[in-house]
Amino acid sequence: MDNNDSNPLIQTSKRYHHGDLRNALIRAGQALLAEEGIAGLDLRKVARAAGVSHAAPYRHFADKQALLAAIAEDGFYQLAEGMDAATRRAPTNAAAQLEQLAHAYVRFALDHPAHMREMFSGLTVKRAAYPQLHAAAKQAFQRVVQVIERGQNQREIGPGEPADLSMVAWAQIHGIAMLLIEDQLPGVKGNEQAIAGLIAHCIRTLYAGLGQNASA
Amino acid sequence: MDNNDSNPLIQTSKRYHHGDLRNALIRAGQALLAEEGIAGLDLRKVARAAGVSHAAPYRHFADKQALLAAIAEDGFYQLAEGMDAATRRAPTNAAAQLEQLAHAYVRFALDHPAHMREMFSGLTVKRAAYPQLHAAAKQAFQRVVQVIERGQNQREIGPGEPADLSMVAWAQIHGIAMLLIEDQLPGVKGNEQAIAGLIAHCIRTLYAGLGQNASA
DNA sequence: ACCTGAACACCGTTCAAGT
DNA sequence: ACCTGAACACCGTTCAAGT
Repeated sequence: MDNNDSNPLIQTSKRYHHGDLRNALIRAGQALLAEEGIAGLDLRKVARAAGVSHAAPYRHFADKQALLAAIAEDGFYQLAEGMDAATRRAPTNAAAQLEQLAHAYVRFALDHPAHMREMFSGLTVKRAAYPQLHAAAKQAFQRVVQVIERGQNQREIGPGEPADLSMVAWAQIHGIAMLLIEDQLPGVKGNEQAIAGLIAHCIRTLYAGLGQNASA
Repeated sequence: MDNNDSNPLIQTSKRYHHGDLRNALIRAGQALLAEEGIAGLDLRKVARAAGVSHAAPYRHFADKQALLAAIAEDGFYQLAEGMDAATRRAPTNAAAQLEQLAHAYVRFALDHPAHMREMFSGLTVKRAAYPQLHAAAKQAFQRVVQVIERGQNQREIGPGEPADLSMVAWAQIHGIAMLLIEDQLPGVKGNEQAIAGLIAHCIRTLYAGLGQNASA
């Protein structure tokens, strides 16, 4: 991903003939998303940022939707990576794993709010037309399923379809993340302590509820 | 161009001088949102649907953002109304109240997915600049707080700041709704039974978790 | 094979002008 | 007071033409 080119002297300009324009556009799109929000995501601006004409992207993407799908897809991989890193360094008990998973999820959302919204805004992207995007989303969701399954194996989480329990957990975590970035939770956004408290509260509730299911 | 003569039975045309154009635009916007999704939400199209020139909306809204804010605001009132109706006809125990609240929330989202997304997409609307929108959102959130408080009074839900517990509950419900309309939950969307099952599962988990907090 | 520049239809916004 | 029509800058998309 990082541009460790064999020739460090040649940086930009006329080098996109190499076939890296596709990735350059994706990265430029993400950068604009970060700097200007969804408004920054217009094809001509992305092309400009990548140093090519406004027609060049059409050599690599069928249309704007396709670029958006590629940007979203990349986001799901980044999100999954973040969750992996978080669960790897957390204790292996389910409560800690869930909490770290949630922290990583919320962290990604707060660090890249526009990207996060873009990833989940089915309107800017018709999911069904982009199987790669669908696969990337599914692959991220698998991180939640994994943690739930491990929790069940360790008898910390009750029985039941892991997919079902995972949906409950994912919805809870996704809900916090989205309400947070939309600033719908009064007095929480921007307050790290309040955020951590809310996540802890959510996970405690979730964990207790999932445990309850075991004995019910 | 569709000029009806002065027949009083014909209700459209030149009657917006009455001062109802503002509301007509909001309704037209919602209709287009329902029919064409977010793509239908362009100012010129909305104006056309309302039967006025593309410059007319500027007499009632500062810009496109302001129209979007008004449409979102209206959505929050409709959502709150739906939640009210649902909780009114449900049994008064907290579990039933929560479940009916969730059903109404998810129902609104599934019935008006584009509107729902528009309401929660901070990108299309900078929250802070629209106090009325903020108030409408808060007012909807109060429905959740109400149910939580009643549950606490009835000793079904443990102690704690109602606002905190409500955030947990709202995040859970919001998460299901959003993941559902984005079709991120494999095999659930379109299957009424699966939807009801998921909601029940979420609420059971939530309720058990919130109850747990009581004794902890 | 990959990119450019002109062209087209269309959108958000403004403004002088109409009633 | 409220709306229209022309105008401007800009965007998504296409296509003939360049290298």
